[in-house]
Amino acid sequence: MGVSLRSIAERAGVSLATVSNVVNGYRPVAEPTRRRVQQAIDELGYTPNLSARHLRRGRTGLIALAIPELTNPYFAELAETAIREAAALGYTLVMESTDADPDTELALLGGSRRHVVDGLILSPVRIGRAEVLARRDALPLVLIGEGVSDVPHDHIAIDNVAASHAAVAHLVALGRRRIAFIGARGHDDRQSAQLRLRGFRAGIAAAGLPDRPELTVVTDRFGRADGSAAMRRLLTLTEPPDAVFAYNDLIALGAMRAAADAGLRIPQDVAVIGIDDIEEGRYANPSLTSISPDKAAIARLAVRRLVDRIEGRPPRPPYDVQTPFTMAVRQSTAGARSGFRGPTQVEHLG
Amino acid sequence: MGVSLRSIAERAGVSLATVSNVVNGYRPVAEPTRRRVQQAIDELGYTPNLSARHLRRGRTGLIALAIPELTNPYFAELAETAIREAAALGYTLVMESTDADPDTELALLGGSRRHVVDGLILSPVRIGRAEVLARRDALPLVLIGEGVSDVPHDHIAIDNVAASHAAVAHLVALGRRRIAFIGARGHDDRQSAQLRLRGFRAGIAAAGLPDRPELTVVTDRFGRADGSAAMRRLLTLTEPPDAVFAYNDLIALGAMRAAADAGLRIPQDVAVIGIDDIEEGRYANPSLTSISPDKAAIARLAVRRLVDRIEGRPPRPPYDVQTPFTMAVRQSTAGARSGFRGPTQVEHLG
DNA sequence: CTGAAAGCGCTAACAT
DNA sequence: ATGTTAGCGCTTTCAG
Repeated sequence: MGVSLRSIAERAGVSLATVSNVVNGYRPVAEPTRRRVQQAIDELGYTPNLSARHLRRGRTGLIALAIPELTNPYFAELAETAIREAAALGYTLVMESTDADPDTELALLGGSRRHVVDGLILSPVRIGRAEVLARRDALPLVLIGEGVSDVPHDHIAIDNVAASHAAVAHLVALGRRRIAFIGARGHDDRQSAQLRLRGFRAGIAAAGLPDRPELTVVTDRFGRADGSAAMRRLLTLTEPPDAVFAYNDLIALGAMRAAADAGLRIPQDVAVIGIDDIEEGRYANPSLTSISPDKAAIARLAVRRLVDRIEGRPPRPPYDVQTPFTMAVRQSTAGARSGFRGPTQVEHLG
Repeated sequence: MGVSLRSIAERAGVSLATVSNVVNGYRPVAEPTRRRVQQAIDELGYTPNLSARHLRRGRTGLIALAIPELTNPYFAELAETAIREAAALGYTLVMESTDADPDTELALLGGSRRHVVDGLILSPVRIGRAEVLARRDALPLVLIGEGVSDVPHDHIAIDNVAASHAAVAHLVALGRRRIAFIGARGHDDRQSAQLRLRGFRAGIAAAGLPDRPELTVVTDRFGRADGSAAMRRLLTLTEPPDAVFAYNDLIALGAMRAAADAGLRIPQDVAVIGIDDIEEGRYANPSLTSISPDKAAIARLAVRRLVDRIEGRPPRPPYDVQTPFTMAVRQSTAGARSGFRGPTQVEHLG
C-alpha cells in the first residue's frame, strides 16, 4: 500500500538500515548516500509508519493528559501548552477525561492505558495518597494539581496552602470580616488533600478572625453551577458573608452570578476571589480577582518530567515541584469599579 | 517484557489464534476454552499491544479532531462528546490545535498526520473550498463548522445562514434598528464561506432596514479580545448600534465587556446576541442570548461518519448534513432583568 | 560507512 | 473449533 522504507531503499539502491539511518540519524551516513536517499524520500513522499516503529521500539509515542473535564478552561489552557510541549519532544498528547470519577481515576492509575500511551499525567480529584502509594503499575506517572502530594512520583503544583492564605489575606486587607470558603469535594475525604481549605483556615486564624464553620461550604464538583448553589446557601444565613474565597474561578463565577441575582453588589456587598486566573474571569462583569498559577510552567514541567521518565532518565528528587503564582487584583475585590482597560495590579508571591 | 498473546497461549495451553479470538471475538470459541483463556488473561493481566495490532491491521485506532483552539469553550464542549463517541466506537481521539494557521490547516489536509491517525475531523477557518477540492490525500476527512461546505466530503454544521437570519429577526422584533455584526475573518476571503454574514444581511434586508457597512466589523480571530476591540470601534461611531449580532459567544462576551466599560446598559442601550450557547454565556452578567447548535449531535455525527469512512462503509450523500439549532433567549436581549433561575425561553428553529 | 537479518506482537489466510 | 504460519514496517544487533 503506502510508501515504506523498502520502497525508498530500492529506489535509492541502498539497504533498509541506511534509509533508517538517514531518517533517524542514529549512525552517520555519507553525504552522497544521504542525498540520494533523501531525494527518494521526497519523490515518493515517505512518512514513517509509526505503528511499526513503536512496535519495534516498545513505545507508542503517545502520552495521556487525564483531567476531570475538558470544559474547565483552566485545563483547556493547560492542555494547550502541554500539547505543544509534547510535540516539541516528539510525542503526541491525548486527552483523557476522568469526569472526576474515582473508578476511572483508579483504572488509569492501574495502567488501563498501558499499551496505548507511554506515560500519564494525571490530575486526581477523587483518589488520594493511599491509592497512589498502593499503585503497582510501572507506567510513568506525573501528578498535577492539589489532589495528591507527598508521594514518590513527580508532582507539579502551586503551593496551594500559601496561595489560599494569600487570597484570604487580600480579603482581610480589604476590611472583610465574614469570609466564606466555597470548596470542592463533599465526599469521603480520606487522605485526599484539602490544601486550599487548610490555607483558608490559616489565613482566617492569622487575621485573628473567629472560625465560623457555617461559612465553609463544600461542593460535589467544580463548576459554575456548584458555585451558584453554594452562594445561594450562604445567602440564607442570618449573617451572610462579606467576602468569598472560591476553590477555583468557575465556582467564583457561579457565586458572583448568584450574588447578582440576589441583588447584591460586588465587591461592595460581597467581594469575590478565585484561583486559576482563566480568561473568562478577566471579561466577567465585574472582572474577577484571582490567584494566577503559572499554567504554562506547570504544563511544561509535567510533560518534561514525564518524558524524562519514559526515556529512562533517572528521577531526581524533589518529587514535589512548586510552580510560582501571582495574584491578579480586579474589580471583584477592588474598591472602585474602574474601567477594565486600566493596568491590572499584580503582586508577585511565588 | 510485558504479557503477550504468547504468554497467555502457553499458560492456557492453546494457540495464539485462539487467544486472539477470545480477545476479539472474530471466530467462535468453545466455552471451556474461552474460560481457561480468560482466566489466564486475568491472572497475568494481559492487555493487547496496540502498536502490533495496528501494524497488522494497517490502522492506528486514532482519529484527530483539529480545531482552531482548545481554549474556545465551544470546541471544548464539542470535544467532550467526540471523545466519548470515539471511545464507544473503539477509537482514541487526539486533539490537534491548528491555531487558525493556514499552513497548519493545509498540512493537515495534505496528510501530515497520515501515519498517526486513521482519519481527521477538521474545523477549517483559514482554508477554503478550493484547497479542499485540490486535496489529493486519501486520509478520511470530515469537515465541521461554517468554514467550508459544498465539497465532496462529509460536512456537519448548522444552517448558518438561517441561524444568523433568525438572530437578526430576534433583534428586529425587539425594535432594534441599528444592528451591527461583529464577525471573524478580516483576511483574504477567497471562497471561504461567509455564511453568517450572508444570513445577517438577509435578515437586515428582510426587515427593510438600510444596509450600513459601517455597522459590520470584521475581526482577525474569534476571541473575547476581538469582540471587545470591535465593540470599542463601533462605539466611536456618531450613531452607535442599538444591537449587536456576534459571530460567536466569545466575541459577544467581549463586546458586552466593552459596552459595560463604556457605561452602556445591556440590553437597554445595546442588545447582544451570539452563536454557540456556551455555558459561560449562561452565567455572564447579563446572561447572553445565543443561537444554540446541537453540539452533541455535531460531534457524534462527525465521529460516526468518519469511522464509517475509515472502516470502508460507502459514503452516501448528502455530504452536507445540517444539525438542528434553537435560540436561547436570555437577559442580553430581554426586556426585564429577571432572575437567572427563571425558565429560559427557547424557540425551536432547526 | 553500509548491509543482512532477526524479531517486536499481532491478525488472518490457510490448514486440520 | 482450533492450530500453524506469514508478514505488517520498522529498529538494531552483528558482520563486513
